[in-house]
Amino acid sequence: MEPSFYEQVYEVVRLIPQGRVTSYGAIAKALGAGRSSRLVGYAMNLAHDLQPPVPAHRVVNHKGLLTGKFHFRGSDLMQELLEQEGITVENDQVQNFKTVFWDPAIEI
DNA sequence: GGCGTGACGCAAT
DNA sequence: AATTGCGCCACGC
Repeated sequence: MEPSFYEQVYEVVRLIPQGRVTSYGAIAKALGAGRSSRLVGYAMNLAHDLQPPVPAHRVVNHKGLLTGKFHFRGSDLMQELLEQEGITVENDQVQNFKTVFWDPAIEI
């Protein structure tokens, strides 16, 4: 069984340490997908019922904006989860984004 | 088997 | 400098 592209995305997302975030494009690039950042976002859409749960709240777009927050059960759930991990979120934007940014390509 | 979709990213204007 | 539009590629129907 070869893991699908999506499964690889989920695996990378699960590798994100607590208190850190990454971007869709960074994950895509780490997987060698290049510019298929959209696939990563689309994968998250299917990650809702995956097990173990995928910490999609730690994945934001390259601007640090919580673009996917609306897809969570509650639009505020994503921000609360991030703040709970020590990440400051204001106006749907991750503060100190560059500081909390975690590059999967470096870990992998 | 072919078309549309999509939680992004980037270039061009 | 900001905004708009287009491209990319795997999955679902």
